[in-house]
Amino acid sequence: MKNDETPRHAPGAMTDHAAPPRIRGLPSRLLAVNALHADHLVNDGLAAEGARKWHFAALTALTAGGPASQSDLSRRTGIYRSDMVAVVNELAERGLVERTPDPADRRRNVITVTTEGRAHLRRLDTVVDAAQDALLAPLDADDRARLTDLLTRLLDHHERTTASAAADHPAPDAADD
Amino acid sequence: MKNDETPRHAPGAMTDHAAPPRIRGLPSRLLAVNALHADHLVNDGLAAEGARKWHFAALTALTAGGPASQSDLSRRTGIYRSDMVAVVNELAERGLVERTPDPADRRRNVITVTTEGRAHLRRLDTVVDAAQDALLAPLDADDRARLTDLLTRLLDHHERTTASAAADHPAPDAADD
DNA sequence: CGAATCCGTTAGTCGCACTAACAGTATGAC
DNA sequence: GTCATACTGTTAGTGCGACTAACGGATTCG
Repeated sequence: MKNDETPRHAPGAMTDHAAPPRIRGLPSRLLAVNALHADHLVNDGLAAEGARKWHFAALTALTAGGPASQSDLSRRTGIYRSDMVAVVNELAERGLVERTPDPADRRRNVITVTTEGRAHLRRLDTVVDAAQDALLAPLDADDRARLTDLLTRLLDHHERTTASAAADHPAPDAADD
Repeated sequence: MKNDETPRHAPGAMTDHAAPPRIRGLPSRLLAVNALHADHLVNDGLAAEGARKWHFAALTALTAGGPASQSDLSRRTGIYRSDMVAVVNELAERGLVERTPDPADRRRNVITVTTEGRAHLRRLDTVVDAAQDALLAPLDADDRARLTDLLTRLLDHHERTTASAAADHPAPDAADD
């Protein structure tokens, strides 16, 4: 009954073994279930390092693209800028990034990775890679490449369509933000 | 309390175009983003019929597998039995299913699809199929099959491992259906 | 009988995606 | 130079999905 720890999703028994093929084989469902599983894998790994995936995402984006403002970072990672503030707070509290006002544009903060941040990211990297490996365990290298390719094409298509859709009717009744 | 119009995710601009390949190409992330997109597609379609995906899942499971108790249904669909009660409530309110106490086992309710439920499901089916089609738009038939196959293999693997993991642990007797 | 287990149900947690609004700052049009 | 517009960081809050905990009642089993 009671577990020593708090396993976020420990006792299985809730995966659908009896689901009818109509549902089970639905691409949207396949994506959802596999994404959930992948998320567990990644989160469990990151949790062992006291991190969440957003910490990883932000640190990676910063390391790859250099210092950035929060909304820049938000665009790079896909995290909403409203949520980004908490992420930066947590990273800054742990000394993994620094938040300094931008003298050139006083609206912004410039976020910079610290040396510890970089070291931390290296640990997270191995953990995330291990999770990917666990996730893709049943597939050989060719199949992994195929899957990645297919998913990337799907993603590209979806980004193109939503981008053009946003350009179509830019702001119905804007004046809000 | 309720919005006449619910733009769940209307004006895009929050997809990651500048994400570093490290993150962008990560299978776990590809799965997550694509799953989210697929979810939008399906939910938007179902919302037009006043339904959610759980209504669809429950109705499909009932139609395919016949009348069932709520926890049975929960096992078939992957919906937790704590959440199932709301789903059945809503379906029952709309006259799509009937909840009657099981005379053989007075703990359970037997859930049965009504004729209207079946008709409703037929509409949902077309809507869901359309969503799958929109989702997979950039892929031809071969690629769709490939993707489904790969995702299915991933899912099978994950179900096997979590099942055996559950069998490992304190999980005493499992043999149900 | 009693213990263990299952059933439906209620309540509540946590994380994620997303909207709304606001104050401060910058920018462009006029 | 002013004024509308747009962007930045921030706070607050919504809705949903996954999941845990615990209950009272029904059942089954040792």
